[in-house]
Amino acid sequence: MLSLTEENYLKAIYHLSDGGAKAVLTNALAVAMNTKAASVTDMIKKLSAKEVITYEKYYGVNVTPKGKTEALMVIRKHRLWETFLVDKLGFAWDEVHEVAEQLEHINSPRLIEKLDEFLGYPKVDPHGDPIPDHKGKIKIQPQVPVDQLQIGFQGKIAAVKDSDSNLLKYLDKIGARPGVKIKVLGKEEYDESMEILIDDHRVFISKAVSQNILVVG
Amino acid sequence: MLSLTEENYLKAIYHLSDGGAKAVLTNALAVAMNTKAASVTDMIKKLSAKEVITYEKYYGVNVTPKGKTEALMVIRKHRLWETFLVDKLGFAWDEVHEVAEQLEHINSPRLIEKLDEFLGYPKVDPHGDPIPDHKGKIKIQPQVPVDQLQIGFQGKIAAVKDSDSNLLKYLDKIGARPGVKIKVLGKEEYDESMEILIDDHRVFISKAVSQNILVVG
DNA sequence: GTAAAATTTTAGATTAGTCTAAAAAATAAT
DNA sequence: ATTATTTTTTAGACTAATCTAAAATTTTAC
Ligand SMILES: [Mn+2]
Ligand SMILES: [Mn+2]
Ligand SMILES: [Mn+2]
Ligand SMILES: [Mn+2]
Repeated sequence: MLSLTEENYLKAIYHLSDGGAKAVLTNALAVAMNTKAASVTDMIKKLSAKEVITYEKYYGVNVTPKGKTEALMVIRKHRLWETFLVDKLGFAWDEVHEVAEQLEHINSPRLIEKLDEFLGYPKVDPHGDPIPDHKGKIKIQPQVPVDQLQIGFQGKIAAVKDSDSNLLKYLDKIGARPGVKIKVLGKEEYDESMEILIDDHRVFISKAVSQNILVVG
Repeated sequence: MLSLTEENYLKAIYHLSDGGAKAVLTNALAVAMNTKAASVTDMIKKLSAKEVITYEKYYGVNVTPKGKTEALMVIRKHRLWETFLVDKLGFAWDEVHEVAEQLEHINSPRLIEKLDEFLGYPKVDPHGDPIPDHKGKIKIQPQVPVDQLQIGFQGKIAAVKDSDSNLLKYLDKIGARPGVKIKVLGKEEYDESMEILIDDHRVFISKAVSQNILVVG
């Protein structure tokens, strides 16, 4: 149905739209896909023809219900493969995203169901991101990035951004993994750096880092 | 280096050339790739430019040492993935070839080494075909198709052709699996059907079947 | 050893995905 | 409310992979 390239565009649109909540503009998609606006316009016409998005000229695109399901299937595959690579093959969590970008396009419903079973039906991937089930159902709990928290906040790390290997290596070093408890001790006005407690261990993190750690109350 | 399509052509050339032993003609490749001779000519020019084959106009192509290594790496991936699907995910041996055709093009040296380790460095795939090691080394023992055997021959099934799902289901039913002992009892001149003993169980097989079972002495 | 047949290559087109440069539309500024 | 700026779309061109039809070459037949 969708080509590899079309799947990647649709996935990016889904993410940029916050799961289908808002419209996505041409330039935003061009940045996300590391391509030019003209190429994006061409592609969104194709995706629109395939009825996975709706397109209003000059006003961006929206994901259709059909498109949302398709995007969630690609995301399901991506996250199941990342889980496989870490849990079964012993990859580090910063090494899996690139490979999963390839594996997510393997087309075999039977394979992905068998893989899900083999992994024990995991609920989240190695970075804490929820894995949609075989119907595309995904459990989203409201996650807040650390840089938006008040001083004194206490909670648990839910997930971290998975696409930057160096960030993940650093997060691993300071113990910032999904499930670990976190508390905000202080915030520096000047550079928005923060002092936080990660599993009772005190660390200072820059805004670049605090934006990429997501917590739940 | 090579595109997915180029990898598929190179693999087909390698197989048709009997592991690099003989030249491959345009039409033979067109049949194998299910495409037209004109398309093959275009592609072999590209593969020739990338120095994985040598090309003499009107006289076919030969695999270079570099091309042989690249072909063996694709075959290595294909057979490791088939082994994974059967041994770890519980696929039947007739269900894996199509999926492996996709998975063989995933590009990640680390992934394939980890997978090899996870599978316990298997020597053969589910159909009995040898798996090249990480250096491309492959152990080839002279295998003979059953239809070419003399009456009275005794030996062991080494491998079976893996690309036809219905054939594999039938072979499974008559117990014709790699490792099983086999003996030729008789041969019918008219239709070249044969009477054979598979693991001491007497069966009659057509030429279409006997061609696809490979044995060692 | 020339003519017919088969094989292979070339020529010209098509589709997917991309690009640059120019035109069109929307947004911001005066 | 025009003008200027930014954003988006269109136009035209390029590469990879494919096709059909025609030309070139090799092989087979007589
Ligand atoms: Mn990822
Ligand atoms: Mn992808
Ligand atoms: Mn196979
Ligand atoms: Mn393939």
